[in-house]
Amino acid sequence: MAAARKQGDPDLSVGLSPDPAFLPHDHAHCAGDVLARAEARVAMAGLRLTPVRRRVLQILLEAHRALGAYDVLQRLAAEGFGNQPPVAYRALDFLVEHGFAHRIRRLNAFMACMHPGEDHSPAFLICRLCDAVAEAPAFPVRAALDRAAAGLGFVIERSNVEALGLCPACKTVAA
Amino acid sequence: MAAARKQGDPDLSVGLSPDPAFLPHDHAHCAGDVLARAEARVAMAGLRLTPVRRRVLQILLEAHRALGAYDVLQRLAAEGFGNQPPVAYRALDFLVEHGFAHRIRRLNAFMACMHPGEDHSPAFLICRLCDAVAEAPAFPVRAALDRAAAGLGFVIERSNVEALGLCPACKTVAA
DNA sequence: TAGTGTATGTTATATCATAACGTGTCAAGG
DNA sequence: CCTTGACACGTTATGATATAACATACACTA
Repeated sequence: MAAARKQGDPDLSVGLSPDPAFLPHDHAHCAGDVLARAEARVAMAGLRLTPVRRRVLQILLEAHRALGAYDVLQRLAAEGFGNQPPVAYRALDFLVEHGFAHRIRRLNAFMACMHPGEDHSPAFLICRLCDAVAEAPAFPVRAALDRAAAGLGFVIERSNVEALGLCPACKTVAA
Repeated sequence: MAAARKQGDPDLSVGLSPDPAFLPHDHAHCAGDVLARAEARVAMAGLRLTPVRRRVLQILLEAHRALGAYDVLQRLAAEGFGNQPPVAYRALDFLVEHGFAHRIRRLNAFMACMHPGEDHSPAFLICRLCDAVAEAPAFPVRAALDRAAAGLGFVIERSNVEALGLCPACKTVAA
């Protein structure tokens, strides 16, 4: 039922440490890996990765880009899940809540988290031409943000950093 | 036609350097000041601060908090401006485009910029209890973000940093 | 097996945002 | 003076995103 998940050509060009994004890489591999780790984390945390939730995570992983809730919903519906918005939103909210996915507000869309579990406060780099989204390592960003907040007596619980610009590929083309 | 704009009690408690937000301060003063500076900037840049745009900026300044586009629209309509969404969105887009206002995506709302002209990439601190929004100085945040982006070959054009948490007042109450 | 909590499915509606078109205004150039 | 073009505004209509509220199913457990 799910699209091909084990393709014939494993790792070429994988293994970059600071986020592969924007680079070609083995999809099936990174998706499978992330999903497996998600399963483990869910079990540890006493959460339930139900069929809908699991499938939504797969959909996000397979797409490997930001998808709108209605895009997700459409794919769910095609597979016999409920076809009303709350079905998608609830699953997406669960995934976001527990760090398996991120919400990209500028795009009104959702993306699988590429390294859940590693506690991270991500920054998203959104290409304004191709809409590709990279999840950049952002510890220093978060640290700076915490300092700024502390100066005002504000306590940060969640943060959301999104930058719009040009990805390497589009930058070249546009130039 | 416009609501009271010159009230009787000027500066008490103004003059904090790093963003007054979350603190009591003189509203009429900060609004008037910002508006005046906006006028100047607009003239310099050859832009047009038309009645609608000007009024929308005033509305945001007077509210001194994030307002939804439809909130703004309602106030405009009550004063004889157009009462259809594009009227508000166009004015808001203009203000955001030129740095007189900011869009707070988490709230689907807009806020006047409290120090336009000073080129800044702001971070917003949003209280999840009272919805107050502070515009924190965020040069270090932006710098860290630029470094992270540079590492991936990404060029940032605009960035948007929003943090959710508890403001000083609500933190105390909630504790 | 009745009770409890959680998840799902569904109906309906709320909320946010923009496309497309016509009209008015104003300044530049004929 | 009168056209022309750029720009902003007003309006109609629709699109896109998101949630409230309620009914049903399922899993655990006491």
